[in-house]
Amino acid sequence: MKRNAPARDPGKHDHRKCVHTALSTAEAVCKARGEKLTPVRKRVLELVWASHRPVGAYALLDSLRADGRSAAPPTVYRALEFLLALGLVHRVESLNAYLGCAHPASDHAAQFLICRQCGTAAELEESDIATAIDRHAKRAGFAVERRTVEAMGLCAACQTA
Amino acid sequence: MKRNAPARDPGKHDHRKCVHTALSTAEAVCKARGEKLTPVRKRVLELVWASHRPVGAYALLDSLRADGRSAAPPTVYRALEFLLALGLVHRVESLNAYLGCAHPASDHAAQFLICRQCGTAAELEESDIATAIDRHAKRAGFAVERRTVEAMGLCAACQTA
DNA sequence: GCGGCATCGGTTATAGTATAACAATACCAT
DNA sequence: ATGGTATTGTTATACTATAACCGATGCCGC
Ligand SMILES: [Zn+2]
Ligand SMILES: [Zn+2]
Ligand SMILES: [Zn+2]
Ligand SMILES: [Zn+2]
Repeated sequence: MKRNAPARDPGKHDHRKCVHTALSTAEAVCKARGEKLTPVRKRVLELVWASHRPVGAYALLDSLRADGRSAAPPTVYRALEFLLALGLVHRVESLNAYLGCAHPASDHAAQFLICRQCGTAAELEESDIATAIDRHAKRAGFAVERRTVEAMGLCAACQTA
Repeated sequence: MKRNAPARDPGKHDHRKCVHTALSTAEAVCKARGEKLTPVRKRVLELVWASHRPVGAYALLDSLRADGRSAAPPTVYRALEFLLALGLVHRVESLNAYLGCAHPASDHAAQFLICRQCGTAAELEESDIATAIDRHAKRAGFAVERRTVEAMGLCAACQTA
């Protein structure tokens, strides 16, 4: 699938700020948890934040190599594993791709709205969606630990276009 | 991950009936839609229904080969594509695996409760979960077309054990 | 019957995603 | 400096999915 549209809110948003905020927050989260945001990890996080579109692991790998760095699949998967564990990135199951977390630090249930046209993914954090799932699960005697909620469709920009 | 527990409701449920119902319904759906449930397609559906656990495409492939049939990945992926299109099976995104649909024929929003211990997946069909997602999506101007809702955790049986 | 057309499955090859296992290095604390 | 631990490098391989081409079969109209 080709993606051709802007990352998000064309013009209305200073993406450098998104990246800067994400990296700063990551530093803080790591410090708070006694973990190290090494150069590889930081660079992978920065690459994930290059857009508001989920990125595949091998695209990240190509970018690392374009940096001139020596890298193989484990390099990027290990960095992703680290970032996932700290809640700094999410994995989008339906795309086998990774996305910077828009609300890190909090232990949150995330949901995604993924545009099939432009590839942009917006993150929601609506507790009532999680609650609705948990309620029906409980009725079935099921104890929920993790939820994957991903909606595919068209974003506002792509509907008008 | 090893799976060691019974498929579902150990003892309480006649699984042959599940399979029989699924195959009968499939025949009916195909007839109604003017599609053909060929031997390969029927066998793949039967194999998907061999348990209430999502099955990987290559496990299905191995089973086809165990039948003595000549088969390669496209064989099973084509059958799955057909069955998915008719709503007779679902794909579980977080497992890259396939599961027989418990409520075929209706055009429904499906949600899954997947036990990380025994691998069993139960299918829900709760419109209020879909509604909650759609409501928040609409607020964001997003038009939902497909929803992926998968909860991971422990089923009732595995909690007591 | 025959030629065209469409559907289905077989076959080979390849693309895309992810992890195992072990070696080398960097880092920190004694 | 020495040893221990965490991180990264490296190679190999497993797992998931699709592309492309071909042959067989069946249907339809002539
Ligand atoms: Zn941005
Ligand atoms: Zn869009
Ligand atoms: Zn059953
Ligand atoms: Zn279970």
